[in-house]
Amino acid sequence: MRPRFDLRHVECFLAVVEHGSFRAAARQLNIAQPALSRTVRNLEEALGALLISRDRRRLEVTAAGRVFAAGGARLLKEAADLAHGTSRAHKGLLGQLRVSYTDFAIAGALPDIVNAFRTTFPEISVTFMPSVTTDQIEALREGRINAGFLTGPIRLPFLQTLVVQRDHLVAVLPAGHPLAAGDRVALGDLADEGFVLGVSERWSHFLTHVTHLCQGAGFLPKLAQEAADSEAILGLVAAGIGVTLSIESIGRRPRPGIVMRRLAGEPYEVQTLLAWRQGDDDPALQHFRDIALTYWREIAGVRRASA
Amino acid sequence: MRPRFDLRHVECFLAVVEHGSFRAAARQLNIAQPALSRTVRNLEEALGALLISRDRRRLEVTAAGRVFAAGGARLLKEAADLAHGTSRAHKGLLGQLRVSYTDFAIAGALPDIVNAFRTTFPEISVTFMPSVTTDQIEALREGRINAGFLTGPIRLPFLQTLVVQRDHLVAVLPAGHPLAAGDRVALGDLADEGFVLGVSERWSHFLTHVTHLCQGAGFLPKLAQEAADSEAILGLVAAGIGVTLSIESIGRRPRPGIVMRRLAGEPYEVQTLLAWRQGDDDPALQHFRDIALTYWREIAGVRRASA
DNA sequence: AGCTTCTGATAACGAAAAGGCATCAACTTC
DNA sequence: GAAGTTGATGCCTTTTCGTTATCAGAAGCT
Repeated sequence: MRPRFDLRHVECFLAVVEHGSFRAAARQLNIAQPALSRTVRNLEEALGALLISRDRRRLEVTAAGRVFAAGGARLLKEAADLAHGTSRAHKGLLGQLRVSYTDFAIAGALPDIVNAFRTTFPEISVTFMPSVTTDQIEALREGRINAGFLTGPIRLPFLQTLVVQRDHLVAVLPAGHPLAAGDRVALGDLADEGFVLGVSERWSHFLTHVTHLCQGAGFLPKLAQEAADSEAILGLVAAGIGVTLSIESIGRRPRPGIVMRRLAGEPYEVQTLLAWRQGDDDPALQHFRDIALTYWREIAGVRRASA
Repeated sequence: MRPRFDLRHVECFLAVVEHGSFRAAARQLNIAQPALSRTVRNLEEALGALLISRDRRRLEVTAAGRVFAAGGARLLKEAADLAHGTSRAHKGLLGQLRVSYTDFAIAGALPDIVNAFRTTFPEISVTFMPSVTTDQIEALREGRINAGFLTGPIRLPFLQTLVVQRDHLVAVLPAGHPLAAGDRVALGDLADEGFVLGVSERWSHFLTHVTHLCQGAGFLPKLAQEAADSEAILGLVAAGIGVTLSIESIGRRPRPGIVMRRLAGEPYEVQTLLAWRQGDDDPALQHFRDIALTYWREIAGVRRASA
């Protein structure tokens, strides 16, 4: 069921209708008049309908011609819009992105990056979904999401990453805990405490940091309770179930019932990365990466300036 | 800002997207694969956007490609609809008509003709406007209306006509009038009566009949009162202002206060015509004429049968 | 590995279409 | 009636499209 005419025909016909003259239309179209005559004739043959009555040197658009002119004008406009839209999509000014993020990211760099992105590229719609690092890697590999904010370090052949956030690890204690009295907490003092930790299958990336750190202090964290997300973990700490380790950013929003203390000794940092599938050249994604990179450079600049 | 691509390009691209393969798409389009490759490449160059990523034997539609595919499918469908609609308009199955009619027509043949037409050509919208013969001729000449039901006889170089209705003239009298007692009225008996007649500038076509008839009876009608339309004329007759001549069809719907009587002697007929502009070949109009002609032939058949 | 068999891209050539020029016939205008 | 319109025609060139014959890379099979 293909149309037997082309946009070129429509354009020519509309020019004739508009000018009421083949010659004038040909002049505007920058072609010779005979070519125009033939093009319109071909169009009429393709449609099986007389569009312009040419009796006695007098041009008159037929009923069918009026129908075609109205629809043709719409068609041309939509074609132009489509070309324009496609070009913008190619330049990445228009599109859709699906992005996942961890609890750590939403507490840190993500809001600023997203705000900057939405104001710079208002026509790219971004869908955000909370998820943990492990699931995000799978979603990226299968192409279900375009990008993910996740907990580093990550080094996989099919992923590329960009650091967007660095957080000092802090000890999280119930409000009345004896160690809350000091300014800093020596990790070794937590050796006998029960830990509230994320579910191991899904939180494996962060748990690696925790166990590594504790091992450095000479102990393995004792599990008091597992929980699904940061909200639940902090809630359980506030309830006095145990202590935990988390990132500084999480404490930005003060929570009743818990206190956070930096760790004594060498500062230990956890990186949050923006990750995307290797070779994904979606232009909208490239812009997203650019915004994230710009954000990171500004942060670094501020750090250097304040250092 | 004209689109630099054509519907052919869209079709080819959509086939590739649909099949996920150049070769399969080429097979469906009945062209060779190299031609398809080049067409898609040309499309991409025209749009200035990569639509299909072809890295490593793996076809993948880009973000821009998805945008173009969605819009392109719509474009193709609309183009097909347009071709179809234009074809139907050419065949006269789709269109608009503007038609005027006289009081005589609306009382007679018009309702039946219009009903037949609307059921046969439901997609042709017809706008009806009441008007008098004189005005209709002007409107037809200027192309403001496509057709008019008007009072004959008409013979003008720029008009073509078709008889749709023939009415006997009758005398219209106030209910208590002495002549109402008889079955028929001799025209000469009305010589001294005052006549209620249509405004002369606009009703000239019918008034010609009236004066011609009265002259045949040896008198000129004495004007008692002018009125704008049949409704007003009959109302004034009912009010006893005077008598008038009218057509039999007007009396179909009985009106209080007036009586109608056939004229004695030779029956005198007034024709109502369907008129259109000479050379107007609007297909919808042609169908309208056909319906009117069919109606007239059926009427004539009934007459012959009942005669 | 090695082989076959896919894929899409490329090259070269013939066919079709689109465009240009010169010209014609019909109608207006002066 | 002469000159200047208009759109249609015939003939030619240019461009585009489509073909066949190939190639190189990737995947499947033995």
